Amino acid sequence: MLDKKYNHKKVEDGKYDIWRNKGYFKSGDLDKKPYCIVIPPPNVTGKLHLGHAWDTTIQDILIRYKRMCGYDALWLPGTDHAAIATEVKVINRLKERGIDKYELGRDEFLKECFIWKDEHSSIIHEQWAKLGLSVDYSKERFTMDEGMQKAVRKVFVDLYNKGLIYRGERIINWDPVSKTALSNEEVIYKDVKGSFYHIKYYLEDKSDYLEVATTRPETLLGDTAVIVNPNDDRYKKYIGKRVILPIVNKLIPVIADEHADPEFGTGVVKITPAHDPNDFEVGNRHNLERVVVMNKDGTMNENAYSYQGLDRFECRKKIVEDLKEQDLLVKIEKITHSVGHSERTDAMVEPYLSRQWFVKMRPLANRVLKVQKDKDKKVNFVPKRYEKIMNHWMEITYDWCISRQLWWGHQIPAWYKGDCVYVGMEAPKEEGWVQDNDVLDTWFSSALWPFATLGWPDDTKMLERYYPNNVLVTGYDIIPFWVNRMTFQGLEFMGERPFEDCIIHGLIRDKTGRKMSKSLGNGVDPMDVIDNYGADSLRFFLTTNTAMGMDLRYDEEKVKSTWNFINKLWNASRYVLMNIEDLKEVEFDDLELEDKWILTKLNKVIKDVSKHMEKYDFNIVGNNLYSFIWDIFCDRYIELSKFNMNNTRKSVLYVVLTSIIKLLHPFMPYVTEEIYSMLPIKKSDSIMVSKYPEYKKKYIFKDEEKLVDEALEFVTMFRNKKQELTLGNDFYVRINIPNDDVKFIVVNMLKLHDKELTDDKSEFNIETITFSDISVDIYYDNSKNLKELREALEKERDNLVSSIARREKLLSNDNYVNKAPSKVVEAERENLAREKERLEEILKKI
RNA sequence: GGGCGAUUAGCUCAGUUGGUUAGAGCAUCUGCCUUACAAGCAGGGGGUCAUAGGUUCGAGUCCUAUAUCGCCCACCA
Repeated sequence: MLDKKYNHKKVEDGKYDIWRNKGYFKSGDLDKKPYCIVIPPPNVTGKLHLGHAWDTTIQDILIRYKRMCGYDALWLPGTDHAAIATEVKVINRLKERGIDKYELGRDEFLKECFIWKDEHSSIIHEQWAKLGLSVDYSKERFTMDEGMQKAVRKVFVDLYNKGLIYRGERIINWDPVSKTALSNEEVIYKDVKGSFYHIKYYLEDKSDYLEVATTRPETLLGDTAVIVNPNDDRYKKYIGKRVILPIVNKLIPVIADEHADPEFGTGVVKITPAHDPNDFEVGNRHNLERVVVMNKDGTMNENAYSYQGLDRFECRKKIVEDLKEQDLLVKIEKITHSVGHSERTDAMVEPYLSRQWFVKMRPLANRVLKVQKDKDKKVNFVPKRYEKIMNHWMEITYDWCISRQLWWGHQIPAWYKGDCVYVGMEAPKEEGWVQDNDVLDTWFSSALWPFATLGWPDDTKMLERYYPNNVLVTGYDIIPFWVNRMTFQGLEFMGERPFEDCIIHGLIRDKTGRKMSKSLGNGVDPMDVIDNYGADSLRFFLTTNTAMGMDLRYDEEKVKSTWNFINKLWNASRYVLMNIEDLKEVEFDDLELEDKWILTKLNKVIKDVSKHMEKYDFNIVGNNLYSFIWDIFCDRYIELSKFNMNNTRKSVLYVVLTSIIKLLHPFMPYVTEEIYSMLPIKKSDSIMVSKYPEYKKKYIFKDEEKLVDEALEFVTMFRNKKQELTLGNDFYVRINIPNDDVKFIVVNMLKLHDKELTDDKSEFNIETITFSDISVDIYYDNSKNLKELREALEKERDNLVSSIARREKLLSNDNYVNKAPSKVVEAERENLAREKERLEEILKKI
């Protein structure tokens, strides 16, 4: 027999291994329709957080649901090498051991990375298991495995041959801590307090000076011009002249260029083509020299004169001091401006001139924009609004810097010999070619995930069967990094969208609405939650407490209340199982009123739940199931079943319970499996591979449903009145219910068996409660409460009067009666009649 | 500067196609240890749906402004 209390640890223990060992997670049944989701591969940088738990639970729900609906459901798992993120972690770990990356050397360093990767993928595997995720381990991939290497090289070579990958010298975002280039997406702009330094750039003849304002005075060492707007009357006379570059004492030209905004700063801009993307463009327009003044680690280089060797921020301080000393500093203005920081190291990003590999984005992005206009071929975002995020990115994107000066990742398949470049799948045969040292942005490989994991570039059966994937699930913060890139790569290499639907969820926040982060220390470990409340509670909480696409506040109280819900389910199951132990087969021969009622309610829920599962409205599914199980099944039907337990009733209890746990299974796999295993009759070895409930119209009994609904409504009214009158047990009734089955329900629910009036009680007060065809007179002697009673009646009268007035006004409106659906109008009329009746009764009493 | 979202009970959130008197969980009040469950049961109270207009027979829902909070993108010499 089941424990009296739900014990999540006992229930969840061991089940995952059984499922896995029995092969339930495996896909590939060719007789079934395919359904495929690829997991967003978690980075092998650390443990999974609540966001992962949320993301993967959504996918597991879909996979389990589709599997039960008879699909060949493939959920393909894997992990991401996460180039820079992992490299930073491994470097830090080595540092703790006193080891430097460069001293260790590339090969040894990569060995350390693989050790790290193995450790963390096994942590991730354990966590997946705890969460109950039914991923198909036989198809597991890693973004740097052999197949991915092949895919990555093929994509690189093909894009190169099409002219969509090129190598060039550009201003890129440079991370001086990791000493690598970054893409725009890897730069986080933060508002920081800084200064606007106004500096004097004297004219050649020292007759006058131009006031230049800059936030980065140290870059003046690399200035090669000063520009003013050609229409700026203040400065027209200086165009063509030369100014003396402070500190350096070099002459640089004053040039006219539209880039200078007369409204901003002083209207005079110093131009450092090697250290600013805009200046780089200006430099190109005017053929300016590019002077790089920094090293890769952010220190000043040999072009920085006496500042060589200083860190960039030290150099800034020193230069400002020196300018002051030479009376070249006009003023320092305190300002707040936004400055780019590295996503991974948080270092201030330096715009830096360097030779890198780029993907030419325009043609690829245009293809996406075109396909997104075709409703049969586009990626459908859920919620729809997120489509705009991708489309906008496609409209404004510029070339993607893909080379990283790291060691952990896909090494670029380009080889150099002198000035020659070779790009190919393999190294050139001849001697003397040296491969590019750099690796690719980690997103370059994950962009291929939806098809490379299915065997591409080989022409595999899996690829044909599961591409495009049906669904991708991810958070809105990942759209620019990943969703966008999968979409253009999918279109480019497979000729089709990577997935039909893209489900976007929000971010997890703490109870007060702050983003969960390590620095705030407000993170919650999903494994702790599972320990305290079970994976089922966590999963149900995560997926049913918010509308799709919205952020979710983690609230332990809500997880607790989910646990209570499961405890309720547990005890309802206990009741049912206790009563149906001897049930051999389902018999529906003589269904009674209440049986028909619950079967109707059940089938309505099945219909509703199925509809909303298809629309990914899991919060609605959750609410429907919660209220059906608690309010309808437990509070009503189970109570009714106690009055006349027989084989039909047992059969109905069995059917309803079985359906409930199946409907809940995608959300709470463990507890539903436990209950399923105890059913006296079952068609499958596991609920996982059982058949999802189907809506059956023959079990919709509209009339019976209405009768019981009314009976139960009456029961509530009666109980309410009983408490209002503080009757206790001290009352008698005269029952007037034409339908015997309804009477049976009312009498039993209200325990009125011995309460029927026998002798004369004419001195008693009488209160009549009526609802539809049900009417009961309550006889009671309660003179002490007379005043309160009168007040209650008067209050009810007032409410009725105003409600009746409202309804009459509404019904006298021809527009309403003619235009509103007849069902609505009819209900309005019924209510009006009922209220009028009740009002009459009350008036008699007062 | 451009875009998106939120604003509903004390708190956290739902609210499906515009349709009865706007729902849930938690909290709160009253009465109950009732043979599945006191982590429970029964019954209550609690809302000007941010504000102002508009469309409609009818608006939390659609339209137009405004306010506050949050996020994304772009710019920031």
